[in-house]
Amino acid sequence: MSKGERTRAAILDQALAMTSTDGLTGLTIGTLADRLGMSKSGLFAHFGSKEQLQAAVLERAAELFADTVVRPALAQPRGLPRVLALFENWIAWTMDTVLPGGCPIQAASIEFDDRPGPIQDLIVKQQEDMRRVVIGATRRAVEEGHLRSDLDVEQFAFEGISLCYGFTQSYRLLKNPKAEMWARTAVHGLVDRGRNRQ
Amino acid sequence: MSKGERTRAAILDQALAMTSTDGLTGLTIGTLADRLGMSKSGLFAHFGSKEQLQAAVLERAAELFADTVVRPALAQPRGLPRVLALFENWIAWTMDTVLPGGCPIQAASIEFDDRPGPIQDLIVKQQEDMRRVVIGATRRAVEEGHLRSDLDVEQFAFEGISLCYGFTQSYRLLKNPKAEMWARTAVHGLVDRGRNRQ
DNA sequence: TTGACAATAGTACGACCGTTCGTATTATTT
DNA sequence: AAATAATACGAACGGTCGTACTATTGTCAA
Repeated sequence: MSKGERTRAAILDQALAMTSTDGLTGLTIGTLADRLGMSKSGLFAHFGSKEQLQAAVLERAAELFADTVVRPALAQPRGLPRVLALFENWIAWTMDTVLPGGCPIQAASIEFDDRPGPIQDLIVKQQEDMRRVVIGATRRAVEEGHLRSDLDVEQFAFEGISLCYGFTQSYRLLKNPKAEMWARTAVHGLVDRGRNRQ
Repeated sequence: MSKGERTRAAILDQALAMTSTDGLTGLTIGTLADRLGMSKSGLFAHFGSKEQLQAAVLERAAELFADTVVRPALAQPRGLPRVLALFENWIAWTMDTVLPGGCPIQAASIEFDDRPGPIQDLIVKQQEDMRRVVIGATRRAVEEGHLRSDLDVEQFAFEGISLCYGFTQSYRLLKNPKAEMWARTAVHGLVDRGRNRQ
């Protein structure tokens, strides 16, 4: 790993933290450079434009999300355990203190839902990917016989993802101490309702 | 209504539209003034600071939300019809084209969930108000015997609100044509599960 | 050790930010 | 109609934004 790659990684780590609190637009090259003790121009040279920096931050965020939420869940046995792990890890990710300001991708998706362009395209792609992961895991649980065969997996995914999003609201903004319990209860309820009668 | 009050209202209307697409931070006095054909300083004098402008925008947004979502729902007979109307109106509000960029309060709550200050305080208050409205209507439906007496109304509100939030994601960013159906199905499912067996 | 190139710093730019000020214009009241 | 308050304007302030160029430093293979 060359020196350039190392600094680039350090930049992205710091940028990710800043983005999680200030958003992709609030992320600023000047203060980012200050916080890293380097010059604006030196930092800038790594990316070429702010937009490319934003894209890199998003990709780094998706990597982190995949490492924290998706991959550990995929390590679970297929079927219900995997679906549950997905939601549980997602809830834990929202509460994670690694990123001081919560999931940057969720913030970005509201920030950019009316600003067409390459960044919006990237966010849409990432969200669709995540949706596919949830749907895939759910469909697998149906195949395994854990969930009803007539379950609408898209509806299921919509509700599960909505709960994870709503949790952010209650936990991060409202700081409601019951938020975590509500989210877990809701997710387990969703899964239970999809179960096969036995 | 004096002239000042009239322009102030016109400013807030335009500001609300801009905020819904660009966020409270992206809202800019200069371009707002341009769009209204008036000078920066003339506009500025109406509010005294950008922060007070932001607060005024949020309050205007809450008024609009109350007029569009809450009041029509309260006009419904108490109990289940009112609860359902609340969610239906909320879904319609998200799809509304009056505000080009979706609910500004939802956007602001993610934008400011890590920026303490008077604006965050105001957003929290607004969200708590809305939560109270949902909980109140739900509790009333329990009293009327429409919903189970052992229903956890807070849990119910959390799930309903989460669904409305998740709907924004699917509808506005991902532009999924099934989003509306998913949201309606989910909300009706939530309500049905809370029903009294009869 | 030197030469080539990657990495960083330095400086400058035009544009826009929120804000202030003095002044002109328009409404409202007396 | 005169007096006063409300409203709006234009110009300017100090800052920060992203970006462009040039110069300097650091790294690492030959």
